Amino acid sequence: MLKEDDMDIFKHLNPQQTDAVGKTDGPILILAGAGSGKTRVLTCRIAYLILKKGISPYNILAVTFTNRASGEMNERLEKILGPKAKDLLLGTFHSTGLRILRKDGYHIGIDPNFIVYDDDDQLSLVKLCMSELNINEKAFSPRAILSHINQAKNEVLSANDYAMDAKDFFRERVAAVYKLYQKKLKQNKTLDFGDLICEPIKLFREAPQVLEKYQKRFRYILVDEYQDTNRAQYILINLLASMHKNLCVVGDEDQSIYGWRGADIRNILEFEKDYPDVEIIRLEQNYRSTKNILSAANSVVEKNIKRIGKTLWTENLDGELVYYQMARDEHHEASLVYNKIEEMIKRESKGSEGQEDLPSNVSIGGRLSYKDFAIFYRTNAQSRIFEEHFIRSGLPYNIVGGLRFYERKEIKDAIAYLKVVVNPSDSLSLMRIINTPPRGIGKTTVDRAAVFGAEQGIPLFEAFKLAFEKGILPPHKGHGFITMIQRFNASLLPTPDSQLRTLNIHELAKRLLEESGYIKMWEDEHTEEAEARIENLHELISAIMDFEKSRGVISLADFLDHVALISDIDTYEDEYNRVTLMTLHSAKGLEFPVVFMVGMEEGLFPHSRSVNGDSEDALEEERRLCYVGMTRAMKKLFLFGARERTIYGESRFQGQSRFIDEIDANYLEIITPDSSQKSGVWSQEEYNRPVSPFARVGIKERGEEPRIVYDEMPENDPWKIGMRIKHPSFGIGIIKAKEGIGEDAKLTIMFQSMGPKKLIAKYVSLPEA
DNA sequence: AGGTAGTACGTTTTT
DNA sequence: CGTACTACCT
Repeated sequence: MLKEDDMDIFKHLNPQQTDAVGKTDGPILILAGAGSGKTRVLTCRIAYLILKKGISPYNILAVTFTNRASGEMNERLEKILGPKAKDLLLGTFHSTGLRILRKDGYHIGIDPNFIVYDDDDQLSLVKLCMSELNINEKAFSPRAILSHINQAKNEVLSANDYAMDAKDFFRERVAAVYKLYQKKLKQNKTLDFGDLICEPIKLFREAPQVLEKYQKRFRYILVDEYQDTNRAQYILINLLASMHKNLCVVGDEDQSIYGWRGADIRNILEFEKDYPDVEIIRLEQNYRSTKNILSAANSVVEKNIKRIGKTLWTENLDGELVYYQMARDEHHEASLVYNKIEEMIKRESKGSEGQEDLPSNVSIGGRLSYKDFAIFYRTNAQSRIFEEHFIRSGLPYNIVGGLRFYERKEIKDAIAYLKVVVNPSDSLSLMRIINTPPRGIGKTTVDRAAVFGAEQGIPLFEAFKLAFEKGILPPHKGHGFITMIQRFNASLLPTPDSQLRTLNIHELAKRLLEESGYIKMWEDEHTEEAEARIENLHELISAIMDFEKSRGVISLADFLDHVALISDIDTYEDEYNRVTLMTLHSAKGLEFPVVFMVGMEEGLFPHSRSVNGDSEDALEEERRLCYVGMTRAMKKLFLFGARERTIYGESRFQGQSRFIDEIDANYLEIITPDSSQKSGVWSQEEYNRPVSPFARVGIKERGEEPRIVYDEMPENDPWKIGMRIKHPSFGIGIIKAKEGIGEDAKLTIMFQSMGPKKLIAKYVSLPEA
């Protein structure tokens, strides 16, 4: 029976949202703008199906983009539905595919104990294939080949399919590698990320009775972030939905930012074509941002040609203007961000009285603490400077992504141990650990075992075992390693006499790392670094323990699945009071009262790789990424860039991002360097000064072009690669290369008018006015 | 077999 | 600048 509380969830929905919740049958496309209450609609819809229409949770499938999103949804649903929520199938595409394959993969010859390879494993496997096929890694980058394989899987092209229209030399090679790669995956009883989508499709096509089972089960299907689905995911969903056709997809073409991963924006743009009787509902009211932020973001994304187009509006207050400032370099940028954060926290906590040195219109309302701030950047590499700065100044922060826990060497080694125990056929993982710590099994021994294994048609592990037993390999301490793994492996099976059997998996993992000598290997190093690694290994054991606690009785394989599928953003906790740092991609789906977008420079954002390409698509995607970032901000949005930035240890000048220019000047406040400041070199003191050496010059008038007045350059050596200059007769050009220093340096300059030209620096005027 | 020194190369974003 | 791989040395 419904309680009053339950019904509360259906209140406070606007008419469009109510529609989106209530129209449960038949195909429906919800075009949900940023901050339009999409998650709320989805959860309400599921609750409505269950509580109002009496649908069993077991008959509902909800697919989200990240584990974090599904976790959040699950949490909300548990509050509404209680334990019933457990019967829902709620997860990412990949976790859903994995579940299907664990259960029914055997129909197409998939071992139920398969292991999932991460991208690192994938790359190693590609390299292995290449060396077996005698393909030179210098002629063809393994990364490029892997990316082609992944792309093929995104489009559900098998190795044979790919080989069919592999016309040119490169594609021919990719086809060969792809084929061998698949063979090895199979031999190792492993699947990669792409397989988690493609193999279920294969399963459904080859075993219709299995498809029918799932079609019958999933009477209602919901897909979130539909604009980011790729061809394979699209096919999978369509197969599942084709019986009941109760498919609800939610997306926003303006937030499609995964084209590089195979996301096919046509999936959303052409949804109507696939389902002619589709109901389309638009959620255009934004509940998140101030008018100024929303208008600024809209003015950017409007520049895109390829979009359905919608008009987001809000009843929220105007709020403050979007703030833009170009710092001198990346260190200065970090310090400006730091200053802004401290300033705002101090100001808000003191209240608005007695703060005459601060403009009165900047009150955000309410108190701000560290967790209310987020810093977004285009590339992970940008986080380092902020991290260093924040450590030095003692500002609490939390970095999402980047150097992930599960990507550390020692953790990958430990995971490889676990993988081999679960699945000894995984030769790649076996090779990773077979001589770590050193057991006297070097390259020659491995090669001999590999040759023997190939002859016998058995996995590497079996080959070692047999070779030792039959004396093909000389008696060896490596033999002990093989039998140890076997002992652990046997303990996973229901063999009652094994004493290891009684252990929890975290205890088992601990024993494994101890008995194998892996922990001792680091202990013997007696360095601080090794100690940190041991620390991390202990953390891994705790992570397994936590996992056991939260999931109850689990297998080692369950934990490995978990590791393969989680990402950093999934484990991000917002309960700590810290400033959050993450990439713009990770930021999707989140919101923060105050947002800083940093690195707003041409070449960095938009990234050079999307600017140089001849297709406009990549640039439009960057623009959408900018839109995503901007619309995360609730109350205040800061944009920062740096005039000079060190990349690859080389100092570069990059102009301000075109996205700054695209923001409607009415919503933008531009801070320019103080013209009264003495020009010249920026000293170390100036970097560290608590207050910005820039001063407010003013707010742009309507229609006025944004204009930044720079200080003069340092006198010693102003010419830097990447800098724009103006030559008295050749006009504007960009410095491409430099030999020597100072005014006698030879510069290679690419002029707009006449192409590359070598010139002596002193005859070049600068900078471009 | 195993360690080390030197070099070549590369960086967007992530399930 | 940093990593990752190679070739050479012990």
